[in-house]
Amino acid sequence: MGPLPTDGSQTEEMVDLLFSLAERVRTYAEAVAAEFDLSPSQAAALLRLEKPIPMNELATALTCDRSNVTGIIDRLERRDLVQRQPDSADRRVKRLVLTQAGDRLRSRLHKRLYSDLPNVSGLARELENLGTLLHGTQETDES
Amino acid sequence: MGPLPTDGSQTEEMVDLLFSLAERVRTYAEAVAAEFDLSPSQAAALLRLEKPIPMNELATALTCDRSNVTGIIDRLERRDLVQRQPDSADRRVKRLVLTQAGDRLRSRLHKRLYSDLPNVSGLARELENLGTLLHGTQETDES
DNA sequence: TATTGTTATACTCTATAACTATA
DNA sequence: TATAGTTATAGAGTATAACAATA
Repeated sequence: MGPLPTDGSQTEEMVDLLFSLAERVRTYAEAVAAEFDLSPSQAAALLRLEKPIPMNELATALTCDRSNVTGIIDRLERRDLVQRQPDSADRRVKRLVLTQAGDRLRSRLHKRLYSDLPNVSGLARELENLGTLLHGTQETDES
Repeated sequence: MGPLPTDGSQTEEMVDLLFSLAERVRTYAEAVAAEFDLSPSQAAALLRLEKPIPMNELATALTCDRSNVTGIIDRLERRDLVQRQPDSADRRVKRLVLTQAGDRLRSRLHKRLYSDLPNVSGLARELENLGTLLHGTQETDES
């Protein structure tokens, strides 16, 4: 939701940092997805398909309704990135399998996200600040 | 984008934590907004209107196009939470002003977000883990 | 009866382009 | 000419409800 005006309290500062951090991560991931002409949901779906899974399971992973997955997969299938395969054990189920092109795209996407996110400008410092604030204001139960 | 399967490397673990953290913050903020029957964008707009600002400026704050702000504000205005007021200095500009009801809602929303986010389950520990990983893997330039 | 996936519906967000009224 | 806001349009995400096929 982005950074917000602060009244200067310490808790507010921490929440602002959390929002700011989350927004930065989201913005970065969205930009990377866009590089590959993928919407955020499509990218999230692709990343989840390292191994074939039922549509049902993808819906759970994306925390959205099954009916949404139909649309998301429709668009990926139109681009020949994913295939729906029948499940021999349960004929109601369709298993989602990446095509060769889909797998290549997934790899490139994953690499871009995971190699570059830690270097996103300002992120390391925000984490530092959060850590400092956290230690000053509350205990954490590190079992 | 949510947590993802990890191959066990330390950098991957850190990125997974960042995604997980961002997702947790987003999900929480979305749920709170929904309590007030607000979409995420509507909630973000409301929070930005602590002081009256031109629609133009709100678009910048929300990092979206001006045309989107028209729709977002339309919906808030329909619920008598916001008003468009003419700007005496520049007659092209409309300044967005919260109604009394809008201001009350904004306060309640702000309070819910800012008092409860630090206590969201698992968040403190995730920050701890991120801090640990960060210190082990890279330097931060704290001026 | 319950579950998987689809379809239909409706709403919100998003960007682009064309328009208006101002500047 | 340039800017503020609107409108039209089109695509994507979201949830709900109803449906067919299967369990």
